[in-house]
Amino acid sequence: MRIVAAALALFAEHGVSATSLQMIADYIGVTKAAVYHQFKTKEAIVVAAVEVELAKLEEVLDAAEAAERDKSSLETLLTQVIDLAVEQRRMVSTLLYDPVIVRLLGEHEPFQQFMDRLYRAMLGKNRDAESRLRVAMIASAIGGAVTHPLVADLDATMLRTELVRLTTDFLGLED
Amino acid sequence: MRIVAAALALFAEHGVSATSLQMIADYIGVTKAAVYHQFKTKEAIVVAAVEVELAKLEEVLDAAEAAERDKSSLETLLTQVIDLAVEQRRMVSTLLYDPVIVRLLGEHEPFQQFMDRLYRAMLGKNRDAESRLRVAMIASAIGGAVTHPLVADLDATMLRTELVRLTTDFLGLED
DNA sequence: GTCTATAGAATGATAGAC
DNA sequence: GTCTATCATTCTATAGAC
Repeated sequence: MRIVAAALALFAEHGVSATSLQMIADYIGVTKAAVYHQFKTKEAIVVAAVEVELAKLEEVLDAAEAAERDKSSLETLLTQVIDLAVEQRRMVSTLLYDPVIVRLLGEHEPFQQFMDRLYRAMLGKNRDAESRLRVAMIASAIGGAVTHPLVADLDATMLRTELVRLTTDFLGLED
Repeated sequence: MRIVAAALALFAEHGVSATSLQMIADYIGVTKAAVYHQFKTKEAIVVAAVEVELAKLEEVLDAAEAAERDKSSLETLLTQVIDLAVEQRRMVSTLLYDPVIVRLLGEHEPFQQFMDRLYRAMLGKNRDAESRLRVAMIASAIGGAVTHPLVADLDATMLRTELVRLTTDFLGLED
């Protein structure tokens, strides 16, 4: 869907609220009316855009749930999440922090359930405060680091490698 | 300034772009025109709001620069940054990730210089990729964790204590 | 599926009275 | 400093022709 791709690019740059349907239409070279023919509302575009991005996460999450939960499967999950975050570098902070998307993730039930699955996969049976904080920190560290000005000069491969090393270290998963 | 306080509260909830001057005026019970009498543009309000928040960071940064740079002064800085982040829990992700504010931090010279000072205080002479990534991760982990749904139930004291422990651990500053 | 045209509301900003 | 009133623009969304 060209519309969703355009929306994602514009959301990442300007945020959801500052992205108008006119901007999306211009981006792909059609009129607003053409966009409205495929999506009844702007909100529907936002939902579709979030779905597209979460779908990528879902694949690695399925795999993680299928495997038995041990150090190596957790490390695999972490590595794949990092791969995705680095690939989607420009999108990440929008998906994690844009107020419109945050509200959507909290209200839309399918999204809520998905986030629960993700957290459960990373936490396992450890639901104590420290474990939850560790996961919250790791998730934020990955999401924030990939767009941080301090490491804007690092190429994707370098960033990926170092992030995997430092996160497995922090979670105590080193071999 | 009541306007700035209102703006900050609304920015934190809706983001800068989704916050109109009408909303700010309503919040403090005056008209838009009254707001425009004190701030020529919406941008000026955003600048003032960011200045107010950065001013809090500036105090602890001044202290860090005055002290000689060693483990204990770095730990002090980290602890105070965490204190501020926990106190300003609702504001943090807006200040770090709102597209309008990000653009402002990058374009406004005083803000740029301030961020440089902050990074320098945390990095010291270590400008290698791993050190920069560690700082980027720590900054993101702190900023993200304080608003993360996984730890929304933790009270401020608990969150503060655990964050200090885990971040000093990650930076290798434990005694 | 795409277009033109437009409705109806909200936006940032200004003029001028009190 | 605050108000009413207004302007020009932009926004989401819809109607209807091709």
